[in-house]
Amino acid sequence: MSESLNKNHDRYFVPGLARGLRVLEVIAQADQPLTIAEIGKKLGISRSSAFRITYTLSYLGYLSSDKGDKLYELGPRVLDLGFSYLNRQDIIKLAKPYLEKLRDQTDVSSHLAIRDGKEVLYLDNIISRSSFVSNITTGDRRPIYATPLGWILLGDLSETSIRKLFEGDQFKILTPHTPKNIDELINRVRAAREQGYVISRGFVQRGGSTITAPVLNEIGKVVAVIDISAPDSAFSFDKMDSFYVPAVVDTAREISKNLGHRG
Amino acid sequence: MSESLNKNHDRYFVPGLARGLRVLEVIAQADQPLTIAEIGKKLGISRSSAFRITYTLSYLGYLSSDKGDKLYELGPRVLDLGFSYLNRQDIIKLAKPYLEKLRDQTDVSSHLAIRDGKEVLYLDNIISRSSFVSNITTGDRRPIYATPLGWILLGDLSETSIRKLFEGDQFKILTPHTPKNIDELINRVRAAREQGYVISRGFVQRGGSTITAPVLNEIGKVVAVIDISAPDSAFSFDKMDSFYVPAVVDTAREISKNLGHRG
DNA sequence: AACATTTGTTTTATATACAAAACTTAAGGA
DNA sequence: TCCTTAAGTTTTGTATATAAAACAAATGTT
Repeated sequence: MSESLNKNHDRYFVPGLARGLRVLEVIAQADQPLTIAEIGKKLGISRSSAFRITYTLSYLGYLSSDKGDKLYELGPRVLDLGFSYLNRQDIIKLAKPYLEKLRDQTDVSSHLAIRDGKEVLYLDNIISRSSFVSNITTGDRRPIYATPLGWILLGDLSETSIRKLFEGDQFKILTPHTPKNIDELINRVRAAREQGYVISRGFVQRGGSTITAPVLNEIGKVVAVIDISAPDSAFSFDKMDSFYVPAVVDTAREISKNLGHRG
Repeated sequence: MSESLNKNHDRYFVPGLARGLRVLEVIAQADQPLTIAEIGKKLGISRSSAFRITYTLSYLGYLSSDKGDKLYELGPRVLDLGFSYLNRQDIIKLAKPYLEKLRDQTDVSSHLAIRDGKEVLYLDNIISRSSFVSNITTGDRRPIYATPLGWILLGDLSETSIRKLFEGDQFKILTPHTPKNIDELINRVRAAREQGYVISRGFVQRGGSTITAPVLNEIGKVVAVIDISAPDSAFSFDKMDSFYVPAVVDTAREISKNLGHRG
């Protein structure tokens, strides 16, 4: 019911702050506005504390309580932090024209993503003009072990770093191609690094295909990853190696080159 | 140097939470990563408190400290709240196809916005295909008194509500068309409400034009506003009344109609 | 309609978050 | 090299944030 609330996890923890952010997260994840009592239950804190936190968050615009002041949902203020973060990621602005060109060449959607811990975080989403509705939007996260994007991103870490990162984790098997354990994951990562790109057919989603390649900075560190991805029907599979792969790899290389110049 | 930190503004305030969010805001607004000492100075809190807050925020992923652990910037976690908010705004999904159609008809950029207090908040931004680089992106805010979008949005408030909202405020005059005081603003709002739309030529920005119309819910409340906007050169001014205005007004009406059906 | 439950709000005694001060590094200038 | 200043970290006494308990209002049930 309630994950342990990291009480004095370290002696420098500010509990009021941690709890307030947990409240925002819980409300963000809930699929409907929550009452004070529900928030308290979900976090395992007293109603009075939940009351004080929602009071503070509402005052600051991070929560808004519409229907008769009883139900709390996210307030518009939360947008500011997110977009401020996005606007700071120079790689988005830098990569966008290249990704658009790639989309136009291939007529499938292209994406830009980075690693955040054990997750892939999508930073941009250039949708196909023939517009199959994409199931990915900016800000989405996916488990890093389960996607080709992730295998490329992990290529930057040593084997021991990867083992430490996933220590004790159970991999949820999403498709027949999902690595079943750390060893299989490490093989995937190594293969991806050696090849310099990943082609996947139905790895992440049945009937969907992806081609993925890394964006490197001046010292060869993997700072981001790009892909093109679409239902199989959108690809001409006979042109996979001759056309799609070079298109993605070259685009990644161009972005990498310009990254070196500026950043 | 430091805005007064709302000490026990009310007895239910959670100061640790309020300060933590202020830290995030200050870092979001700064144009470079900040040190603990700088954060403390900006907020008027002690270094030790700034240390504990950044410690907590970093642990939770809301801050990241790259360069040698001394400089703090926003962490990727801040994205989750923002996008969760956006995904919850059904009006965005609902309005998008209509705005795209409007963009295609007129070949200028179109936008969707709502009111947040004294600000206009942009929720979507459909850029022109002939793509003059738009100076507006999702998440942007503008002072509500200074823009036609704002005059429409304020149409939902009574005159006394408007006076209360801006009580004691000084209006910064951005263009010759900016209302100089509350009375002028109220005239603009009234005119906008009576006309049902606003045409502006260079009101907000020199050489730029906008046409704006309200989105209403089933009981006639203004819940959002749409516009098309571009440099003057993108418009054919002889078709202003015959083509552009009806296009925007009709689109707003269609969105309003569908809003009633679903929400 | 009466009772029982649940939820939001207020009070309050006490556990603890906070700022000041002490300590530790690091950087810069003389 | 030594001295000074500034910044990050740790400790600590005290002001205060907090959870429990009390209260009030609303909602649900028999």
